[in-house]
Amino acid sequence: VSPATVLPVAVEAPQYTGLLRPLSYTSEQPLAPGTLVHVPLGKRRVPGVVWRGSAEVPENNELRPVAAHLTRLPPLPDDWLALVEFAAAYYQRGIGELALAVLPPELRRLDDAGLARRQARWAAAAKRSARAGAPAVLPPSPPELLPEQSAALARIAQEGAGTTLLHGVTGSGKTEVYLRCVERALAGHSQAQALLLVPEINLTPQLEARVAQRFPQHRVVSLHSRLTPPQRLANWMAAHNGQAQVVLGTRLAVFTPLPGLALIVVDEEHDASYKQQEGARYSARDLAVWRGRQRAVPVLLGSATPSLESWVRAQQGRYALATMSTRAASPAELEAGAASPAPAHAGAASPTSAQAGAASPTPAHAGMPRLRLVDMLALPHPRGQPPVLAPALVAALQERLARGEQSLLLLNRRGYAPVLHCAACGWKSGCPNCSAWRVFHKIDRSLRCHHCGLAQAVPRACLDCGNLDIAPLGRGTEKLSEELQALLPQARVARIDADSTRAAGALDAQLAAVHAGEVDILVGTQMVAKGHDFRRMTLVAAVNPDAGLFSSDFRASERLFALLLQAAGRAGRSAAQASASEMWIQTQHPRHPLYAALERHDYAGHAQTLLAERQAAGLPPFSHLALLRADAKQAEQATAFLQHAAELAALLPEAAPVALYPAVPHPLARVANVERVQMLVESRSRQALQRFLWAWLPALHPLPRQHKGVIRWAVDVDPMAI
DNA sequence: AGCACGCCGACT
DNA sequence: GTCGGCGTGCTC
Repeated sequence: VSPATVLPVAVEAPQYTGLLRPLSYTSEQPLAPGTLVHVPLGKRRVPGVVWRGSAEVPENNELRPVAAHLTRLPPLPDDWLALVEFAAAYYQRGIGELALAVLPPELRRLDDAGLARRQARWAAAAKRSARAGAPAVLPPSPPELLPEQSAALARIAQEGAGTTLLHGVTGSGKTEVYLRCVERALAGHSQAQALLLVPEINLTPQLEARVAQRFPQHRVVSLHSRLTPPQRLANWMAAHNGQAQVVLGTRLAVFTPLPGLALIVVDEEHDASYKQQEGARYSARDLAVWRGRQRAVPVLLGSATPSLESWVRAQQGRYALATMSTRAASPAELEAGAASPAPAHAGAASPTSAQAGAASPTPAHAGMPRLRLVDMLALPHPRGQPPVLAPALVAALQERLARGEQSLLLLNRRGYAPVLHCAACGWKSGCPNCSAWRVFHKIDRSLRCHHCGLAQAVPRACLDCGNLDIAPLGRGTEKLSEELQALLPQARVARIDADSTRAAGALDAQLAAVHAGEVDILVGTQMVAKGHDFRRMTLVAAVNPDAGLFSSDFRASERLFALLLQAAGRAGRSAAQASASEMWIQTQHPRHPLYAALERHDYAGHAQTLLAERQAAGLPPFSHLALLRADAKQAEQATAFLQHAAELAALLPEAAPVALYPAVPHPLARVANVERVQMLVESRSRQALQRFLWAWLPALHPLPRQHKGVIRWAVDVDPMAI
């Protein structure tokens, strides 16, 4: 019997088990770090990864042998192990939990034989396409660069392996800059690979098509959670073994093993989707920057409205800054867009004359749409309520309709009405399981909770008093579409939101209808404000954006500004239309500084205002936050757990540079009958916060036993909201 | 999380 | 007399 080696193995076990470090197993043969294995854990058999470093051998504990290992999978490289190790440490999760969560789910199930069958299938497919002959597609000659694009590329090249923030207004041609960087990176050496991150799955097919067209001689793969498990494994494997040169994906793609990594691009780097909100709560954008440093490759962060975190770093000189402030349809964009020519404008499209106290026209700005702020309180409202749409906006919509142009109405609330209300007794359609209203969906006459999913038929009469006169309060996209159709019967109105796009392929079909000109007015939630390039759209209106002005969420204002500026970018993407394009804002606070900055298209000025507020309040990026969250049957139980945790913290010397705030209910206090309470931890120093969490959290693992009713607890490092 | 073990109510 | 409720505890 050969002497067995002892291996560290990161196993798939959830965080609250306390099994944070790799466990130790024996193996007859030495297995390289990064090898996928199956090991016995208790009565189960779980997947794991042979880890790096030496095994920690527990005292008086018999080690068990590794059950099986995958020989067909090249071991995960050391830099991948280091990335997972860093992320697990930084975000306070188990190494094995994170490692297995970011690998393709198929790998968990497949054994050597199964993997061999897959590989044979991939090889056969590759052979077939090779026999079909490489399509004689020559790479298209890249479009000529605008001066600002050239300058940005020079700045990025000068920065070398560092991080560059590319601040470019919508329509300034950021994508072309990305493509040139990819081109440059791939030209560096034959094994080179580029990683492109995008915030939403919806945006990958568009970009993938454009990238594939630009690099016909290279293999481009995408990685996101909508792929089928076999597709995802195949694409991941192509990246892992170096066959794919360009990997395009959502946040999970930041964990792709890439032997030839030469460039990382993070598009729309400010987007909140980069922060994983469940399980290991990592920020793919921040990890991308870390990974760029680790591998000494350039990282490009692109946005029209950078996150304040990135903006400050650029101001401090920690990131290079490249700016593109001119909006001009580059040849690439014309090429990429629909073949339809821009409709001719009927004469001098005179701006809608502002009706009494309504719109205030401003001069066009660098090819950006003209902003029109409508003071909803100044409008006459005969029935005690301001109208849904200001008459001036309706007139502007009618003009677009007459000219055959498209309009977009944004309303960030799906469903028909956010709540049903009984005028007689005051009953409202609350969710019995959550601290939230159930939304009225007229389409199937249901009351649906958007948090726990509870759906019931709308009652005929008030459940409390029997009154028949129960009415919807407020307005969602369903109702807005209906009202719009009534106001403009001749318009073809379409609605795009999470409800209308639930079915597979529905979003693509609906977008195609818009692009084909089968839609005059599109009503949608924020999901249509991002990225989509609507060529014939010359009007975008935010129907009711004020909620973001006074939210308790400290990032709400930053997000609203980004959303509105981005939405404005949907209008008049082609230069020919830009002059006639308008962004309308219906507001009750027309003098709010956020709208004033929007009117000037002044990102930098608005950022400065927000940063001053953040500094005064001690909020990021001037401080670093973590949230300790506890879920329990009763709020008091969760609070008691958090208070106990705070008492333990007070005993630690590492707590000195850290502030702990009192436990408070989560903004959405109850979901599916679970009460959620959280405690904010804040420090000026990221390092001090990390050191504190490292000292503190291990001491919390035994606590739930003393606190009945506590279902789970978790820490969220760098939370998006508090 | 799984999956045990473990000690108290309504059934063949 | 058993089947089974989910409380408590462990997993190299």
